[in-house]
Parts: sequence; C-alpha cells; structure tokens
Amino acid sequence: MSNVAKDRVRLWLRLLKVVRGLEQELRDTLRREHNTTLPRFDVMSALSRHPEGLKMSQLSGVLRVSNGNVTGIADRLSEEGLVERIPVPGDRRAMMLRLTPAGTAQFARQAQAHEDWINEKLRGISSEEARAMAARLQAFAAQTEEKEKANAQ
Amino acid sequence: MSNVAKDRVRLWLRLLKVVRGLEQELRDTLRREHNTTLPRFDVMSALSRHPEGLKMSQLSGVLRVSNGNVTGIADRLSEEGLVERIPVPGDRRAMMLRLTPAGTAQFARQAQAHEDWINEKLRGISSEEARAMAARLQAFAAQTEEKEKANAQ
DNA sequence: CCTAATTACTTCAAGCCTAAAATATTTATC
DNA sequence: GATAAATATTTTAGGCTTGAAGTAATTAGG
Repeated sequence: MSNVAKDRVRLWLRLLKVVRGLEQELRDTLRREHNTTLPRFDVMSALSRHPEGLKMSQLSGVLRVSNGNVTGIADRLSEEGLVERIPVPGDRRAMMLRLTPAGTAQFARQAQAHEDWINEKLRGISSEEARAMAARLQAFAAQTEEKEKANAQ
Repeated sequence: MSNVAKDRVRLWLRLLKVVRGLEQELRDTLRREHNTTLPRFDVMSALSRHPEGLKMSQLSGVLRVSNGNVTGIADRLSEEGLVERIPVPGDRRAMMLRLTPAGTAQFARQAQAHEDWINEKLRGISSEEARAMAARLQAFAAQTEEKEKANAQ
C-alpha cells in the first residue's frame, strides 16, 4: 500500500474513533439527563427548523434514513405528545409531522444543553482551529457531492 | 452563545455529517459487495489482530460495545463458520473467540477492499493534509483521555 | 470448608435501522 | 372514465445495540 494510502486510512480510523466516542457520550447524556435518544433528538431538531412541519418523506430525506424508520420514531414521540401528525389538505396519502408546543419547549431546553455540552467537550479547540477544520471538512464534502453528481449523469 | 462556541458546534455538526455519510456508504458497500455488516467487520478486524483469539469480554472491551452485543454477532459469525468459540483452560466461564481459517481468508479479502475503498474516497486529501488532521484528532483524543483520568481520581 | 462477592457470559425487552412488501391515494394515459 | 404508473406511508423480518436480569463458575474472607 502506498504511503499516502496509509495516511488516508489512518485519518479515517481516527475520525471514526473520535466521532464514535463523542457520539456515544452524547447518547449516554441524552439518555441519562434528558430521557431521550439521539434519533429522537435528530427528528425534533429537524422539525424545530420547520415550525410548519415536514412530510414524513421530507423528514426521512433530510435525515437520510428510511421511511419506515421515521414512522417508528414519530409513533413514539407522538405517544408522548411531543409531535403530532397533521393531514395534508388535498393529499390523503401524506402526513405532516410537527412539534407540539410541549415538544417545542422540550427541544429548546435540550438544544441549549446540547450546545453547552459540545462547547465544553471541544474546549481545547480554538475558534481558528475549529473554523479551519470545518472548512476542510466542508471542502471535502463539497468535492464528494460534485463527484456524485458527475456519476449520476 | 459566544462566537467560539458557535464555531465549535459548527465543527461538530460537520464532523458528524462527513463521518456519518462515509459510514453509511461503507455499510452499503459491505452489504452489497461483501454480504456482511460493519459490526461483523469490526469484530473480525479485532480478531485478525489477535490470531490466538480474544475472550468475549476482551472483545467487547476493545470494541467498546456491550457484552450481549458481542454474543449475538459471534453467534451469527459462528453459524457461518467464520469464527469459533474455544474453551479457556482453567476457567470454565470464559470463552475465547477466534477466526477460523475461512474467516481469516474472508477477512483478508474484505480488509484489502476496505483500504482501497477508503483511499479512493479520500482521494482529494494529500498525505500532508491527512497527517495534519490525524495529528489534531490524536491530540484532541489524548487530551480528552487525560481529562477522563483526572475525573476518575 | 463455606458462603459472599465477583467475574464471564447469555438472555431479555425495547428501541433503532434497513430493504422489501403491502396499502392507500393520486396522477397520467388512453 | 378506466386503468396503469407513480407516490406517500406503514408494516414486516432480520440484524444491531443497550442496560438489566439471569446463570454458571471462580475467588476471597471468615
């Protein structure tokens, strides 16, 4: 294997390790301190950015998960009164999912705690470092997307 | 929220997006082209680094997953003849898990394909960039571990 | 020795996740 | 208008994951 290939593999393994580690801690924190899960948090986060609600298929699109997955999470959040399904006028197949007032309030608290948690976890990283690394990741993602578009044609 | 806090949150969201995206593609590739899954690959990878085998508890330790989780994955790999449970002499509670010759051969093929895949995915990243980013991640991880040790005391 | 605590592992219940099949509805074509 | 294709969602089967409970074996303290 070439040297650059080795360096890339090493980078990937480290990325995976760091992100998985943080994600695991985040799941623990959500469970212990907020009695929820990361997938539930992700759904509520997406809905909070669309106060008018999202169709089930839009939601699975932005979260990049399967339709059936969203159905289950929506069911459970719905049982707890945090989200509600609203029929879409003019299309009886579709359902709009949106946060209830209770869901909105709960998410606001969780989101603030989440930001504080991240800020604490990444305390050792300066603004400049954070921006530099984010820019690199952004460049990488943009480049990957371009490649996908090219392949799709 | 302070500016540095915003930059850190932004970095975290991008890290999560990039790593999740790559991980999802990796899962798809493993499923489509190798008829396996990432957890199975992880188990076989850990075992390949310990040809003499690992106790179930050691395995769940290095993979940072629960004991019950490893039991299930080992069961399925075992049914396919890729790993085997060997009793530990002198301790009838414990079991050593190790790759069978078939498992070793299969993993060798998958590991090579995996490295090629990563190298291709990260093609836009130079040796220098990869090393620089890996070093930063390493520094971050080391610092986090130190903090944990300090907290444990 | 004997009993209590610990250790190693498995089982269980519940949630997450996917691809594929099923259901219901809408849109397009003839 | 009838029917075929497409769309939106749910259901299903199977694997992954956890924490907690259960089982069996070992170790430690008396």
